[in-house]
Amino acid sequence: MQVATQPLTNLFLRALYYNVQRLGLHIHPYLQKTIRPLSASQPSSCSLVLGYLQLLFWSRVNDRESVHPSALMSSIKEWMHLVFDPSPLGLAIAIILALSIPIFLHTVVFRASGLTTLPTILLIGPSGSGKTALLTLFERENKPATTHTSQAPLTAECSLPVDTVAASNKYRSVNDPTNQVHKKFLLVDTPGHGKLRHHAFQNVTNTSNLRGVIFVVDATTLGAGEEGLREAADYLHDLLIVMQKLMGEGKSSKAPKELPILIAANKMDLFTALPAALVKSSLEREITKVRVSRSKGLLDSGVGLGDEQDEEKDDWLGEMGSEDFKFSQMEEFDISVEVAGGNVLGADGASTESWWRWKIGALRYNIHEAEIAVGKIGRKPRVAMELRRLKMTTIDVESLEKEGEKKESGAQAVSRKKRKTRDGKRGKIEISEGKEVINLDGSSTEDETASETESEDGGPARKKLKSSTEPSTPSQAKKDLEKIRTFKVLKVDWYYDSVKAGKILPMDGYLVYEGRPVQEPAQDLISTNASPPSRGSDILARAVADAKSSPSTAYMKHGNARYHKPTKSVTRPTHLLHQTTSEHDDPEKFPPLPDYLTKLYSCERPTPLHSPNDEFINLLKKIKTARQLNSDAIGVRAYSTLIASIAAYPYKLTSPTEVLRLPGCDQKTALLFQQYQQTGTLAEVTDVENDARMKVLLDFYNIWGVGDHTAREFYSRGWRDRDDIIEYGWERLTRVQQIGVKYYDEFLTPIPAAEVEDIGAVVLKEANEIIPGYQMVIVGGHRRGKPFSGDVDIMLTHPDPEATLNFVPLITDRLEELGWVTNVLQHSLANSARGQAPVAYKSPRPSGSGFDTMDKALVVWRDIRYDKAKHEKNPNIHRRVDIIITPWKTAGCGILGWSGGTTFQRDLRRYVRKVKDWKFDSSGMRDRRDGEWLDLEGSVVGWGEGKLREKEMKVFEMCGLAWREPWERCTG
DNA sequence: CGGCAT
DNA sequence: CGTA
DNA sequence: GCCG
Repeated sequence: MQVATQPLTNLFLRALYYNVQRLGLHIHPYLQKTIRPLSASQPSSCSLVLGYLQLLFWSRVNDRESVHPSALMSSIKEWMHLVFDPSPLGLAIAIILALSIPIFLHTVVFRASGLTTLPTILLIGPSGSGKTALLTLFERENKPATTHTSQAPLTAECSLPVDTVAASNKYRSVNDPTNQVHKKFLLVDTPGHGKLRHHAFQNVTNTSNLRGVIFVVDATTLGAGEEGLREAADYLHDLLIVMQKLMGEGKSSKAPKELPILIAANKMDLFTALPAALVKSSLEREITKVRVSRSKGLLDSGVGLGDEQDEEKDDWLGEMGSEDFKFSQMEEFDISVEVAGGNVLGADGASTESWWRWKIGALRYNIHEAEIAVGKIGRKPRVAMELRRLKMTTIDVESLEKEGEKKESGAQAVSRKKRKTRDGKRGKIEISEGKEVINLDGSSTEDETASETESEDGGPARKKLKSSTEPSTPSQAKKDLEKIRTFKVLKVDWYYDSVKAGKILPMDGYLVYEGRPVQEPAQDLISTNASPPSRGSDILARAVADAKSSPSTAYMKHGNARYHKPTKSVTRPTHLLHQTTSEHDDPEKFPPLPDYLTKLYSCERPTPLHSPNDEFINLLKKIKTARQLNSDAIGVRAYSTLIASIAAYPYKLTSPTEVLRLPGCDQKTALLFQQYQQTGTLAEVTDVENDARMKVLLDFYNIWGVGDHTAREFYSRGWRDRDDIIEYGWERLTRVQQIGVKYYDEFLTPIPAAEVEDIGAVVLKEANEIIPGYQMVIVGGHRRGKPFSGDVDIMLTHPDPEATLNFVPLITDRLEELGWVTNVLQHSLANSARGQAPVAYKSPRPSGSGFDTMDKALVVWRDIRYDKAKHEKNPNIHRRVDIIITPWKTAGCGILGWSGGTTFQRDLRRYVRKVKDWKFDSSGMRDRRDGEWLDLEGSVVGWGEGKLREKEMKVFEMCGLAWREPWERCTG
């Protein structure tokens, strides 16, 4: 049976390819990869590939104009005739069936939707640049006679030459669906004269299905200082602003998902022409000037006088605060800029290949044109995830129905939540007791079986089927709904089953997801009566947000630019701090500023664990985290500084002006305090806390082994909770990330001080079992006096340098054998690589003498003691423990380096750099000039009680710093 | 306007 | 890029 | 975001 079906399947697919191309159906690039495992009759291995893949192919609906309905119908009849004509050869029938299905797909699609317009490319540029010549050239290159459509005089309908596609993608298979390009498109010429520019710009904002813009410039007029350059830059600047605004609107109906612009440097055949690379740089330079002069003009006219910053921001091209304009700054707005040279006329004929290539790229099909997608996805959440990744925003029809019925929003999409409770299997990590090895491939098999059982019993598909056949509640909303075209995701089985059955089966049973694309506005879709129109006041936005249980942020762009995100609240009340001289505000009345608070480095002042302003500080810490998650490392640094500063202030702050006195605090900080004082909170904090994206990022960020970058990476894959990570990305996690996910909650559980000390005692005891004479200091937060710690930092040292050499593997192995340590997350060689002596990174010790000790191990700890009568398994939770080994001679540096808060550490390093020109790390101090190791603590002799503290104090002294107790280093 | 810990 |  |  399988032997027989195998070649058939191959033929089906080949035939499918052919027809897909013929009829302009878009196949997902991955289809090719997946066909092979499918036809090799290895369903299990293919589901691995498919589990990755997702949407196999989708139909698309553009270019439909090229197929006249009646022609289509006749061709259908033709095919049908062949299909049902009894043929002696089953194979032939099968092939024919395969051929017929795409056609059917096409008709279904055709019926289901309204006509959409041809993709359009705008031709813009200063007059004399050769636009019109280019337009005519493009028309002529298009072999069959072209016609100007009558309604728009400057519009030409063009088609790509058939061979262009293949020729420009030689390295690709012709069948590669990424080659699928709209063969017909509109080219719209716009007036080049300065006075008529706004027409051109109107075209940008008003054209539906805008695929790209070609800005034509005459490369011979772009020399430095030439008028042509200035004019072109001027025009281009304004054009880019228009595009930026359009894209910035984002959720607006017309904004495309991406909008490429080609700067076509024309007349490259002339030797006076500037090379393309130079065209690019000189335009960037000139636009920089234009940008500056425009913003000045704004200021002069009084528009952007500070109180209306938003206004100004809108008219600023590219990245705010950037010195030089670069085209790459437009990527923030999904606008890619390409500069390519060519010539329309010329002795050797026209040379426009690079421009064609660009156009092909711009005209490539994308999923937003599709109405049906087929894939081996059985579950709705997975569909949602894939669509998120493809930036295809749809509203789940089911949730819309609900919305319509309920009238009140608050209809949180249940699907995701439901899945979790329904699918108990999901999210479970295999924990093989005893060794506790993380099962690396466990989830992939689980994934397979899960999806297979799902397709067996129908799962959500059946549920959907039921709901769609149910007598519909006659609500207006729902009726409206049915008129609108939807985007459907079907299981591939629909296709295969249809082929097997020899006829097209109804889609219902295979429908995994049906959603309404959010492209077009449909304000009349649902009645709005829910909560006040928040930002954007876009009903659809909220509907989508609700559907994904992610409020307003659904559309929020999140580029890396600091400027882009800074949640509106930051700029909201930017009024200057108005100085009143009420009693509270009188600087005379403020408590005296302790002298240490004039110090810039936090290592110079005592910072206790708690301050009278803890509440305010905690809010600031939240902003700091938000900065981190938005990849604003400098913002993090800034907030760390000011938090440390406020944390050192021993009085309750009473007025914003009082804040201004503190180092690292300025206007911005004062304003924040004012806001806190008046409202008891900070708007940015509230915003961040209500921001679904930030919630997700924070959750990911809290995974040990996942930093802010990776958190964003996970988010960009469409994952929205840890279950998504486990289900879709487990194998791609690093080992430590897997451990981090596995013990997520346990690692976040605070460790009481007593337990910290207990763990320290165990480590010390075991160390002494190996080599007697070890001394131990618990460093980290516990040493700073925290009643609860996030982890346990144990520092071990031994007077004998031979003892500490290579000791880390010894202690971890022992603890692992005894069962205290369940996992070693990381062995670090930092100190060891230098041969334990922190000496001279410039003159490393000769290797070979066994200098390869590791100086720390980050491990997972679990208490092995429990009541075996009561518990079958060890009920103790896993803890994060760091075991640090330091040689005696630098123990003071080590302890110092491991005891302070982060900001204390940074400031200490900054301090010794500035004041002493030294370089500090926990393995010792070195002179920056010659790299020589500095023995700061050598004067402390002996190794008895209290010597370690003495050594640490010595380091302070040698640095010229006043001693700070560990609990005075709580910089946050 | 460069620098911001190692 | 992650950890400390 | 603040400092020099």
